[in-house]
Parts: sequence; C-alpha cells; structure tokens
Amino acid sequence: MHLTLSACLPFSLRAVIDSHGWSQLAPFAVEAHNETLTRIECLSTGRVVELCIHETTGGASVEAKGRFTGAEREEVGYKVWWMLGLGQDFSPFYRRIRNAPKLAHVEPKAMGRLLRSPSVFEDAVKTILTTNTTWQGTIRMVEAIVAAHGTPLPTDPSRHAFPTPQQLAATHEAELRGLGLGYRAPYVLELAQHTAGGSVDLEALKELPDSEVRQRLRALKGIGEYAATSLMVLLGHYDHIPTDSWATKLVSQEWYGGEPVGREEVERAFAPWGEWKALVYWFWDWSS
DNA sequence: GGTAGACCTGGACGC
DNA sequence: GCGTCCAGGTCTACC
Repeated sequence: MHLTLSACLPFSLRAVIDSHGWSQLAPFAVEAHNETLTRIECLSTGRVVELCIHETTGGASVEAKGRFTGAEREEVGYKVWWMLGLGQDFSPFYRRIRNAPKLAHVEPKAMGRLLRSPSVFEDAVKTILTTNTTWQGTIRMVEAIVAAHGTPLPTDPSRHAFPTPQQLAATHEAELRGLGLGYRAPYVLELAQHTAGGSVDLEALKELPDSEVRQRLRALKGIGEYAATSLMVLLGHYDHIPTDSWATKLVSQEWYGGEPVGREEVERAFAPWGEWKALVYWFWDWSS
C-alpha cells in the first residue's frame, strides 16, 4: 500500500521526529538517519502492520506491505495525519515569533509540530510513564508494556503494536508492577479500564475547548498539573507550559541567575507570548 | 489553600 | 558487592 498525504506548509518530517522524545518510544522507530519514521500499528480490524513514513514534496507518504481495504487505507491516512499534525497551520505562530532572535531557527526549519500517538490513550499512558522518573526509565517502561501486551507483527513477532485499552484493561496491577511501572501501575490500569469500558472518552479531547480538556484530564488518576499540560500541548493547546524540574532549571538559569524558581516564574517568563507560550518555551534557544 | 510524606526505580556514590 | 542517598511528579492526609 502506498498513501500520499498533503501537509499545511511548511512541513518537515525531520522536525516532527526531532520535536521531542516520542520517536524513541515503542512502537515508533526512526531509520535511515532520521529520514524515515516507522511504527507498528494495530488497525481497528485487528490487523497489525508496519507503517513506513517518508517526507515528500508537500507532505508525507506512507508505505505498508500488503493489500489494504478502503477502510484500512482511510484509517491509516487519518492516524498518520494526526500523528504528524499535517493539518496544523503554524503561520500565525511564525508571524508572532518573527524578530525574536532566540526563535530565529524555528520557521526556517518548519518547527512547531510535535509528534503524537494515533490515540490520546497512548499519549496519556506514555505521559504517565514520564512522571517521576528518568527518560531512560520511560523508554524501559514503554518497551516493557508494548512487548508484554501489544499484538505482535505477523512478519516479525519481535515487534509489537501499542496495547489497546482492552488489552491493558485485561491485565492486573501486579503484572504491570512486574514490568517496572511501580506505583504508576494502578494509574495505567485504571485509565485502560475506564477507556475500554467507555466511561472515559479520551478521543473526544481532540475536539473540546481548552478548559474542558484540562478539567477532564485532571480528573484522571496519575495525571497531575504537569502531565495534563503536556497532553494539552500535544492536543494543540499552547497557552500553558508543562513545568517539570527541567523547565524550572532552564528558566532559573536563563532569567534568575540560578536561583530556585517555581511554576509561576516559568509561566511569567513566557507570559508575553500568550497563546503560543508552550511552543515558545519548547523551541527556545537555550544554548547560551 | 498549602504542606509533608509516601510511592518506585535506577543511578551515583561511599565503604 | 552492598548499602545509602537522591531525583523525578502525583496523591493523600493533615493543618
């Protein structure tokens, strides 16, 4: 199967891959010197396929082995469109940051899009697994649940899709703890059970307004202020900054001479950027 | 509303 | 090799 998808220009697959660490998390993988993004994906029919995504003139192309039905092609097209944020228009953002020396690299490199998972459920689980641990810990935990509970790729059973809410809901807390999730295990299990059971509709968050999204995310166990804001940024709400220890450290060094700062100071530092705060923070040139 | 302590793991460090 | 300490967000109990 071969699909071609057009993007709101400018677009750079490399910029999406490098946008944050998500491309390092299973079932994503990056090949050919960061030029190809691959992903093992379980379609709604239960079929597991490997998607190979390349940049093309004007957007991206997707390749996968085998013949696909019309519905399968449509599903793949939507998922890749969402993952890469192909429909996102960053021209207002670029206009706003022109003349800002610390952001001069952003528009020429078509930065702005953040790689996201096809489902909000997957992004929520991964975000929970970023909290209170190191990045290596997050990589290890995600690999563990994908390998243990994701459906294997038929042509290479060593690779798996991300587990569905139903697959994770069918596990037990002790099993997830055994995978190294620690105290996060009940949070992931509860989220999977609520999602699988229908009492939580994470996909609806893609269309809801800012305040409603925040309220619904904060109601989920294991998702605090940082995790909720991180997820909101992935969903395209940029007016708050996901403040973790790294953010406070950067802001402290940049504007407060190394003095300890908190969430308020981080928000205040980027307040002039209004609705684009989070993107400005994320792509700010911290090198000095 | 604010604060302290517990939760888990891996890595760094000292012995 | 072993034990101790620390970093990393969120939750809960308490004031």
